[in-house]
Amino acid sequence: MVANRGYNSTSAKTRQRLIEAASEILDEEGYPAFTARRIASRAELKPQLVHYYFRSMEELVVTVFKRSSASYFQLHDEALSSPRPLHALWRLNCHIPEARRMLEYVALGKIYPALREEMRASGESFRALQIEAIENICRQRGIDNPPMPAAALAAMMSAVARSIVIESNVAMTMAHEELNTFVEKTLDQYDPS
Amino acid sequence: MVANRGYNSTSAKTRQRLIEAASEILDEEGYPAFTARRIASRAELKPQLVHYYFRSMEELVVTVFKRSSASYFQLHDEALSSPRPLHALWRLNCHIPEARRMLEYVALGKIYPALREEMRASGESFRALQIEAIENICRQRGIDNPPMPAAALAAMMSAVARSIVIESNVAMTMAHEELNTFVEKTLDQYDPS
DNA sequence: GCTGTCACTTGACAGGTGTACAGTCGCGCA
DNA sequence: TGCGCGACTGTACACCTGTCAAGTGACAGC
Repeated sequence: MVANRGYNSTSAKTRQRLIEAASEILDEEGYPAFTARRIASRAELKPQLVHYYFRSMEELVVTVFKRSSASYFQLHDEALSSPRPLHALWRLNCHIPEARRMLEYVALGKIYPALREEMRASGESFRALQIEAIENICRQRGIDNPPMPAAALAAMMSAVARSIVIESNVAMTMAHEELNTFVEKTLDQYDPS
Repeated sequence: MVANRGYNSTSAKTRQRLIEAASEILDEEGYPAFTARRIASRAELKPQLVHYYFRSMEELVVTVFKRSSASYFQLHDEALSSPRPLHALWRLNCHIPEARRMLEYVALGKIYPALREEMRASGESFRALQIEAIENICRQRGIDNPPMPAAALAAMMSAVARSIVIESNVAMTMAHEELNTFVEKTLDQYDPS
């Protein structure tokens, strides 16, 4: 008889290994390699275990995304609590592995609706935190006429970092340096050294 | 005997139909639907014709990309020749179907190296044209201290537009309006109405 | 009328995909 | 000692993927 099919034992060691392997696959080989068999093989487990611990690939990808998101939250929080929060945030945004992983999720989001919803939710909450942080900085340092609204700055930082990663993926580098310099100069107006 | 396999008859009507169908599939259903069978079925042709006219899916996707690229070049050129070139370019960048299609190519680029190379080449040439256009505007209007270097402005416009499209794909809209307003205000400094 | 060429069709291959279900093993508890 | 249950395995399904080889039919040129 088939029993519980371990969907609930969220802490089982094997389950964790699968999540870990899935995450590594995504980082190292990208979304096309995100398949039950590849992931299981990376974890040195039988492919059927994927569907023993997860109802579907969609449930797996959402689980993996949530884990990424949680660990990113830590880094994000540290950045915003550092002495120059915006520069730290910018460095985090540009951190290639994280940014690249997000691109893979974008591709997988085309296939799995539940992942899109998860991305929306987490994306909006990160953005809200950033906007709040920027507004706090302005208030604390008495910046009354910032170069741009807090929301625009937060969104621009993500946009620029993401774009640099996308273009690097196709070996495009033209104008990246200038763009990076411009962003850093802008941040200097909030976050002087 | 197998003959030429139509690889060279680049103008054949059937071949054009395949290219057209592939392009529509990409726009309407995204990269996961970019398969020989779906494309042929959309063109109401037998799937094997795809490999009669194209050596491989990679050759097809590169061909389709080049066509997109060429038609985009026209729009791009018109924008840069208009009375307010940067606003026109910005509107073009934000044009959702074009921007969304580019995202699909990014996903396909993970699979097809030749597509990546094509994207790099065309991406760099568009960027070079934009930088040149911005520098011309500065020269003509006597803008000696622009808010940012021409290269940074060109790259930022792409980055922001692309990012808005990515986020819209997952139904994220927070801060988009503010970002759009900021970009337009920046462009006003180059391109007054 | 024969031949060759071009456009296309028929049929198939090997490999990959997500997913399901019944069976087995081992360990804790009665 | 036996039972139950959770963890895992074996086997299989239906479907989809890119790609290929051979054959068919029409038409042009000799």
